[in-house]
Amino acid sequence: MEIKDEFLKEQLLTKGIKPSNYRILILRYLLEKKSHPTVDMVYAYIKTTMPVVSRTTVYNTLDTFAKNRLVQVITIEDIEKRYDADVSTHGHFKCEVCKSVYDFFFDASSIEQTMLQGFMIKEKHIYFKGTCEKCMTQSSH
Amino acid sequence: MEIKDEFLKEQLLTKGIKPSNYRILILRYLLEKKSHPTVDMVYAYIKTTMPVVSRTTVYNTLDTFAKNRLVQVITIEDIEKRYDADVSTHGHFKCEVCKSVYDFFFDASSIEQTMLQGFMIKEKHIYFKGTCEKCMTQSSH
DNA sequence: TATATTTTTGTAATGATTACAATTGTGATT
DNA sequence: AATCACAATTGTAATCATTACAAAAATATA
Repeated sequence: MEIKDEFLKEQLLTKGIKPSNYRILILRYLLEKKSHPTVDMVYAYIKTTMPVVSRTTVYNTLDTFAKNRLVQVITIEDIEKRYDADVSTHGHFKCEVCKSVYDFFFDASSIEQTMLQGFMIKEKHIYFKGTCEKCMTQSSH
Repeated sequence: MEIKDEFLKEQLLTKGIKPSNYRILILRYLLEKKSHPTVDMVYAYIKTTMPVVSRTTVYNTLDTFAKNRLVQVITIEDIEKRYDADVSTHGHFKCEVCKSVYDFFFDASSIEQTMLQGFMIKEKHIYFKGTCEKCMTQSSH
């Protein structure tokens, strides 16, 4: 299911971002793959379509998206940022074996507690680490 | 309330770490201050007592602590690791104004959900971002 | 077409972290 | 106390993701 250019342009314009070719391509990638890619993963993908792209362009584009809340930045390891086009509050699970990042959903209000009275909470991040189901079954051979 | 050297030595030995002067000093700092310091904060503190310490020693020591689960590594920003001597599962709140990191506690089991059936969860990390109470009241003048 | 503005680019700089080999310290044994 | 083995500490250099920046290219506007 290929996402229509028109939809992508609309998404960008809604956030005040001019829809350039790169921006459309990168946003489509993030929305279709949902794989929480790193900058380098995005860069590698873009190169398959537009081979002369600059790495800086990918950085700039993702920064623009993040600043305008079109994507959220996921920090699980300090050595890499990942980008998620789903900006809702949800959890991420990183498998330490295959390095995949999975989404999981839960009731965010269940974490509310009384210790942050008077605090203004802007972002909630939850991530777990361990071994995913696939790697669990494979390692048990 | 100064933590006794004997207690610190015991803590280290329990985890199989030989208690050197640096290790005792750094562990005391982490336990007494509870401020979730970065490597550079620890380095700056150690220098006040032992002025010729190498930055590498601080890195090595904190790595050793983390590998042996004497402290946990907190990744909120990708540009800095922070270290916490409280290894229980609890949340962290980082104030985007004053940069302080606060602890908060909640029922970890409330996040359990059904989407990670068959996954082995080894670590749970929760962090929020926003503005702390102190900075909220100060900015309202 | 000329002009202004934005996007894209490539290189250089930054800065936290790691690698590594040398030096120093510690503890046990003789 | 001298020797030895081993661990801890050190300082420098290398790594690597990210950022800064200024030039070039593309796009929109008049």
